[in-house]
Amino acid sequence: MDSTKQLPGRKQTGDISSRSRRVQSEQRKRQIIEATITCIDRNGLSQLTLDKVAAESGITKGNLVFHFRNRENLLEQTLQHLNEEYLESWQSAFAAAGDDPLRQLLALIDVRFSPTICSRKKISIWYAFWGETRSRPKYMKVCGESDQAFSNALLQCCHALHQQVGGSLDTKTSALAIEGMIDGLWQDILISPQRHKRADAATAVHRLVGALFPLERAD
Amino acid sequence: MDSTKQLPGRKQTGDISSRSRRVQSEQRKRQIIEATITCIDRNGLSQLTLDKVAAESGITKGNLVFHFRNRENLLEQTLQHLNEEYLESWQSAFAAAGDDPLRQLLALIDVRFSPTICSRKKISIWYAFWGETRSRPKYMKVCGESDQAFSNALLQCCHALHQQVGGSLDTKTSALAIEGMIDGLWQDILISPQRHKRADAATAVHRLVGALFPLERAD
DNA sequence: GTCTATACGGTGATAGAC
DNA sequence: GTCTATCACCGTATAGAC
Repeated sequence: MDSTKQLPGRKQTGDISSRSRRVQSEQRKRQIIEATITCIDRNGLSQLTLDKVAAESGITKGNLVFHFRNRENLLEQTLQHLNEEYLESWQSAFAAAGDDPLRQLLALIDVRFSPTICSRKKISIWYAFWGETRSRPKYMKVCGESDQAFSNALLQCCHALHQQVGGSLDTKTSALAIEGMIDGLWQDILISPQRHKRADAATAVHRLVGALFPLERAD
Repeated sequence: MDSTKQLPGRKQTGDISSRSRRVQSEQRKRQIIEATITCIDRNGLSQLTLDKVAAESGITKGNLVFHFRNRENLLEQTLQHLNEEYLESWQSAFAAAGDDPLRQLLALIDVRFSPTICSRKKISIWYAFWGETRSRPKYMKVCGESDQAFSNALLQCCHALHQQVGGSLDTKTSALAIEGMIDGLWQDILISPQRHKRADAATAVHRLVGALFPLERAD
């Protein structure tokens, strides 16, 4: 644990602006959320307690409640944090891929298997949340919208690509197959004992793209 | 299969034979497990308590503990129950499909979208357990083996089919794509607000099979 | 803003009557 | 085998000191 601990009791007689306080508060929140993720990964969502998060983050329980009203809210914010990270990742990769639909498509695929997004730890957390979506409409909302946004981007690529080079399948099914395979491989990575690695997974999906669309090289 | 086997010379001291007692006990266990599934679906794995299961099953908490030592064991048995149901379903469908690899493959696909296996409720439970696999080696073992068995059957079909008719992709990737798409569609069914129905999902996967293998008709 | 101490309720598990 | 009564513990959340 890196102890970037702040000296307590430091009298800041007006030196610190309200802005930097806010920044610090945000940082504290992130710190807590990171700890939450670690705890869920280690003991499962069903065993997550404020005590564990407090111990892991090095922040007292009372203070933890101060930042996040209660346990439910902490979990909700954790999901939201995870989602934002995911969203920013694929959207920036998508934007960076330029206008070529094939490059866009491959970028979307690759980002789903990038180390930041696709660690076993992170996947495990996603599954834990997905497992509770039915009973938590808020989770469902976040997950559903996130999922749909990615689906749409992928569908858009497939559509453009289809118009460019044709393809053996209708656009919608192609997109469904590609996205499905990605999700399925995530599951494999989570459950199978290291049978698939990230890089292998990505190239396997690339091969599927090559099979669905008539391209000279599918990478 | 279910024999009328009777042990000779058994002391039947009047009312209930030991056999029917055992049967009744098994039935009680099933009853409790069903209730557990319902409760997990309703409130999430993290909120599952013995009280809730007791209320739902109509069996007192004490008696519940009598049957399943503790909460952890109840969950474990629930997962095992779910897994057995799944295993029996696809294996019998596989066996019933005869020798034709294409028919076998389609049977495997269809069974994954059959009402018994693929209800939102059941999927939700699977995800909840998957989300805890990392911290529970026993869950991991059950899920992993189950997953691998299905994968192998599917790979076998693809291999045979590939030898029969050829195909645009190598066997392994084809199998990975098909299974991945199935898993991905499960996720869609769970998360998307009724965007995909079971039947649509199955035919979409059929179309993928048609695209991966040169068949006159893919359904 | 941060931390300590504590109240309160709920949860898993036991003992023992029927 | 089944149930009731009960306990000890732990987790959440609050109140208030620094």
